[in-house]
Parts: sequence; C-alpha cells; structure tokens
Amino acid sequence: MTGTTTTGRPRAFDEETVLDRATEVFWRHGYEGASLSTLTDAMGINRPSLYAAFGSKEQLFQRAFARYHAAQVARARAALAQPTAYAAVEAFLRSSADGLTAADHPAGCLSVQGGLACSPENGRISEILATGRAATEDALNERLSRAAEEGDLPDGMDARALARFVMALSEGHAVHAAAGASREDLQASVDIAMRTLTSVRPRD
Amino acid sequence: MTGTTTTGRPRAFDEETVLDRATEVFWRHGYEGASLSTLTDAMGINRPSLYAAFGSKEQLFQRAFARYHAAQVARARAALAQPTAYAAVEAFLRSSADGLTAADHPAGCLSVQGGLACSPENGRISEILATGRAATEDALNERLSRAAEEGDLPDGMDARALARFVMALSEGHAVHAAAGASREDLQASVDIAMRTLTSVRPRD
DNA sequence: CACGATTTGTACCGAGCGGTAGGCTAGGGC
DNA sequence: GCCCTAGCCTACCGCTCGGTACAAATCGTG
Repeated sequence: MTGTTTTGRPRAFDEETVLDRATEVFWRHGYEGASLSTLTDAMGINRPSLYAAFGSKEQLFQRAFARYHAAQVARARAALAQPTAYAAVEAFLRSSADGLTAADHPAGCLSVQGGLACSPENGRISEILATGRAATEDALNERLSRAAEEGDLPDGMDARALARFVMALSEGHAVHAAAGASREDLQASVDIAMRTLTSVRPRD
Repeated sequence: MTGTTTTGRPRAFDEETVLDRATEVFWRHGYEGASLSTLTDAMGINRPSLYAAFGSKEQLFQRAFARYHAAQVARARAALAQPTAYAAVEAFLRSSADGLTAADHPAGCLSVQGGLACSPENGRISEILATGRAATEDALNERLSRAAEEGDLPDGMDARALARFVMALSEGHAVHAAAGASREDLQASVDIAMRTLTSVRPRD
C-alpha cells in the first residue's frame, strides 16, 4: 500500500509525527471525546488525508495506541530489569508515577483515559485498551514469576496476584494523575507502597 | 417546582427508579457513550418527560451520580468504622472489591467509568467525578488521621499519603473490574495489599 | 361536566458527527 | 514536455446527537 514507490505527489506530512499529535488528542479527550475536527486540527492535515493514510478513526486510534503502548512496555521492561523483585517493583512504580505526570504530554495514561466505558458501537476500543493493560501486567508477572523461581519472593506469595496488585496501584495512580494529582502526591503513595512492601524485600 | 401540589396529570414514573436505570446506563457506557435514546429506552420514559423532570443530560447525570456517590460514601464509612486502621483499610478494600464485581449492577465504578477524559464541552463531568472520588479519599484520610492521633499508625506514616495509596489501589481495582476481572482476582490483590501492609498492623 | 394544570407522546429542530466524491496539484518515468 | 500516479483540498453526504414545540391525554377542582 504505502510501499517504497516514488511515483505520485509526495506526502506533505510525516506519519509518525501526526500519529503523535493524534495520540495526544485521544489521551486528553478519550476516543469518543476526540472529534475528527479536533484530530485533524491537531495533526495539521485534513480529513481525506487522514482517511487515506489511516483508514478510519478506529484504525487511527489503533495505530496511535500501538505506538504509545510499545513505548510503555519498553519503559516497563527497562524498570523491571532491576536485579531484585523489590527493586523492580519500585522502579516500575516510580517510573510509572513520573510518566503519569510528565510535562511533555497530557497527565495520566492513554490506556486508561482512552475509553474505559464506551458506547456499544465503540466497544472494541475498550477491549483494545484492556488488552494493552493486560500486556503490561503480563510483563510484571513474567518478572515476578522469575523472581519466585529464584527464591526472590516470600514462600506462598503468588506472583500473578502481586503483579495484579502492582498494576492496579499504577492504574489508580493514573486515575489520580488524570484528576490533577502532582508527581509528589504519586511518589508519596509509592513511598507507602514500598514501605509496606517489606515482605517482598530481600534480607538486608 | 415539583412540590406537593396535586393538580394536573400525575407522573407515570418514579423519579428514583428511573434515576437508577439512568445510573446503570452511564455506568456501562460512560457519560458521552450514553445517548439520550439509550437512556430513555432504559428509563422507560420519553425525551420530553426526561427533560421536564431533570432539565438536561448533564443535570440528569449529576442527579444520578449524587445518588450513586452517597451510597458509595455510606458504604465506605461503614467499612471505616472498624476499630483499628488495619481493619478499617482491609474492610474498605474488601467491600470495594465486592462492590466492583457485584452481579446486580455493571462491573467497576461509575466514578471512574463515567468519564475520566471527556470532550472539552463535557469537561465538567470529569470534574464532578474527580470531586466525588476526592470525597471518598477524604473519608479515608479522616479515619486514618484519627488513627494517627490515636497512635494506631507507625511513627512518620503520613495519613494522607496512606489514604491516597488505599484509594489508588481501589481505583485500580475498578479499572480491572471494568475489564472483566473476577471478584477472586481483586480479593487476591487485596490479600497481597494486606499481607504487605504489616507495618500498619497493630502488634498481635 | 367544563376548567386549569401538568404529563404524555409524536414529530421535529439545528448542529455536529464520522466519512467521502471529485477536481486540483505536485512529483517521477519516458 | 507529457502522462500517470498519488496526495491535497473544498464541499458535501447521511446520520445521530442533545434538545424542543405542540397537541392529545389525564388528573384535581369548581
């Protein structure tokens, strides 16, 4: 489709650049709250160009979210590379809190704000977002399962439940960030989480 | 307005009953995903009756959410009446997890699903929901601040940050529930939270 | 039983939605 | 230089949105 042919009028926009603009609009207003007019204004292209390049509003969202999600998973995996489960969880939560309150994009998390609940005809959007969040939770679970095998978790601690707990906390921080919570607010919550997570900490 | 006068044709519906139906639609589809047609169908009344009784879609939502929120706060306060901070937090989280997965209403939490991110013209909806969540967090904070005064929290534990942590976990559970997490999934996460919350537990 | 008051139902409003038709424009291939 | 291809842009499509006008229906009251 958009192969390497050089014939025809060249595109006046960079696909990834306008995707990032679209991502920001979806992030700020949600899928259903982002109108095509708002999207095209932010992307700096007009409607037919958008449809020629991406197919539909839903496909545009899928492309934007895939890009966003890949970055999120990379960020998570980097944090989880810490040598102990305790350090990995802390790095995950702190990196997440920082990302939720970074100044160069909207507050919160596209995976949550994009559309937790949608009209019936947009139900796929909620599913896509849920699948994305599940993938992040799976990354956490992989890391913590490995920790369990390595004896880096207390006996009887269920890695999957721990992953779900950490992911839920992070999602809750996303909800708080969307409502305007500051980075310090979130990091204080992480402080509590880590302070109370003593049973996951290896012996000093 | 809707005083105790008895003249005129009587209303064919009960206001609180149809409000509950509306609540369920908003809960399932979010504010922007809930169309007037879907609402009136579920409420069993037609459009002009809705507008005569509630004024506008936004006012209908406010009425529905106020009712929902009052019930949530009552539920939270009942849980927080436990004698110790540890027991109060556990009761809050377990009651929340049960409510998020109850069979007699949609999964998750209206305060989160209603509209974390909206189009600009519906920005008030997000604010209303955020205010509601903040009120619940305030109730938590009140209880934990009292615990701090009573020496029921470890020295240096910030009651407000602890309240934020517990609230964030509960909101994360709401996100999970909206995506189909089972009650057992959420309770296992609460198990982890309580198991790791040892530093809040009073001496045995 | 007619009157005034209020709710009900039908049918409609302008506006904005997501999506598209068709002519114009800019480049490469020959 | 000409043609073909692909992207741009204006103007428009049908549809659904939230919201309303108006008349028939139903009550208490005189």
